[in-house]
Amino acid sequence: MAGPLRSVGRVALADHVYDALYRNMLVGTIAPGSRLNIDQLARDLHVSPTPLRESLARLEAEEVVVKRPLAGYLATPLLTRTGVSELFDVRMQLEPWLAAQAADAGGEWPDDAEAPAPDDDFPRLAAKDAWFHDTVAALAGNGLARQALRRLNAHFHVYRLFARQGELPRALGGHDAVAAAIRSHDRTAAARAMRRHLAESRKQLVAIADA
Amino acid sequence: MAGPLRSVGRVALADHVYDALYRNMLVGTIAPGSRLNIDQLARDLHVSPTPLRESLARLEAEEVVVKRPLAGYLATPLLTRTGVSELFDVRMQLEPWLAAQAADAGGEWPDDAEAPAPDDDFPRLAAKDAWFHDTVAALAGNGLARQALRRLNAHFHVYRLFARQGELPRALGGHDAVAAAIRSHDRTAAARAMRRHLAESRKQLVAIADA
DNA sequence: TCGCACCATTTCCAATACGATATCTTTGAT
DNA sequence: ATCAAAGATATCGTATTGGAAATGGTGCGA
Repeated sequence: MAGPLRSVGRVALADHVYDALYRNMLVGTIAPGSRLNIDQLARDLHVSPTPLRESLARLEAEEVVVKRPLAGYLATPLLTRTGVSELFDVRMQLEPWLAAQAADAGGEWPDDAEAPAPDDDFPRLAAKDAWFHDTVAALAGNGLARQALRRLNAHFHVYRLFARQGELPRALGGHDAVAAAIRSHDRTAAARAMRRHLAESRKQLVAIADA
Repeated sequence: MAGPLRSVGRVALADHVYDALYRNMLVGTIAPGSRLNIDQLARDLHVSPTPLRESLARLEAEEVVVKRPLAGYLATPLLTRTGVSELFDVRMQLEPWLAAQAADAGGEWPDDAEAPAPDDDFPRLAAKDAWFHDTVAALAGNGLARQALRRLNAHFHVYRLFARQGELPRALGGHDAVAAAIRSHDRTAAARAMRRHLAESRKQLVAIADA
C-alpha cells in the first residue's frame, strides 16, 4: 500500500535541471543575455540533451530564457526601466488585492516566517522575498492568481538587477506591516501596506534600472 | 536599418507541434482529462518524440496539460466552478485596468476588427475572443501584463466549457462597448464596459460549470 | 581603412534506437 | 467479489547520427 505518495518530491530529472538553470541565472553564474550552449550545459550538468531541452522549453514559457529559432537560447536580458515599470504596474493590480483577500480569509499567517536578515546573501533574500509574496497569494485562496503571480518571476528579475549593482534591497521591511495587517484581518490595511511596500521597492528599482 | 527580420515565421518544428496540440485540445479532438500518449501522438503528427516532449513541456508550463511524473501527460481537466470563479477574479483585476490604459494610450482601435458572427464555430469564436482581449492589452502598452493575461489561457478554458454544453457564448456583444469606449478615449467608460463584459461572461460560465 | 561577400566551423534541431524503471492492466487465487 | 501478483505497456533518460542554419573569421575590393 502506502498510497500514491507520489508528490513528495519531483522525480523527473528535467525538474532538477530546471532548478539548476534557474538558480544559476538568479545568482549570475549565467549572466543575463548570455547564450546557453546546449551541449556544454549538458556536459556541465552531467545530463543528456533531452531533459535539458525540456527544461529550456519550460523556462522559455516563463520568459526566463528566450528562444531564437535555429539559433539557440539566451538568458533573458535584464529588465529595462520600462520593464520594471510594467512589472510593478501589474503587481500593483494583483498583490494589494491578494493581500486584502488574505486578510479576509480564515487562514492565519504562518509562525515560521523568517524575516529577511541584513547578512542574507542574494539567493536567500530572493527566496525569502518570493516566499513572502507567494504566501500572501496562497492565503488569498486563489490558485490561479497565485500561479499568475509566480509566473511573473518578480523576485528573479528584481534580484538580478540588484546583483548587478551589488546593492541590497531596502524595502523588505515592508513585509512586517503586511503580515501584521493580515494577522489582524484588516482588509484595507493589508492592501495599503502591500501597496506601500511595492511602491517602495519600485522606487529603489527604477533608480537602479536605466535604459 | 531594417532589423534582423528574423521573426517572420516560426521555424522550429516543436512550435508547430505545440500549435497542433493546443488546437486539438481547444476543439475537443483531445478531450479534457484524456491521456496523451507520446508515441501515438508522434505517429499521428508525423514527428519524432523529441519535439513532442518539448512542446508538452511548454504546454505544461502554461497549465494546458498536467504532468504526472513517470506516468505521462494529461490534457488539463475542465475548470470547475471555483476554477471559473478564480479565473474571472483575476481577469477582473487586470482587464478593466488594461481597458482604461488602452483608452488613455495614443493608439487607435484597429479598423479590421471582425465582430463575432452568430454562425462562427468554436475555433473561430475562440480566436476572435482571444484577439479582442489581447488587442486591448496590446493597446494598453504593458507587454508584461499582456503576457500574463495570455498565459491565463482564458479563452481556452472558457471555450472548452462551452463546447461541452454545445452552447455558444452570448456575452461577446460586450466587445463593441469596450471598443467604442477605447475609441473615444474614455478611461472610466472603457473600464466599466470591460467590467460589465466580464461579469456577463462569468455569469453564463458559472451556470455551465458545476462542481 | 572600411565594407562586403564568401567560406569553414559551430550549433541547433530532429530522428532513431535502446535500456532501465515505474505504472497500468489483467489474470489468477483466496 | 476482493485483493495481490505478474506481465504488458509507457515513460524517461541516454547515446548517436545527420542535415540545415547561423555564427564568426578571412580575404577581396572599393
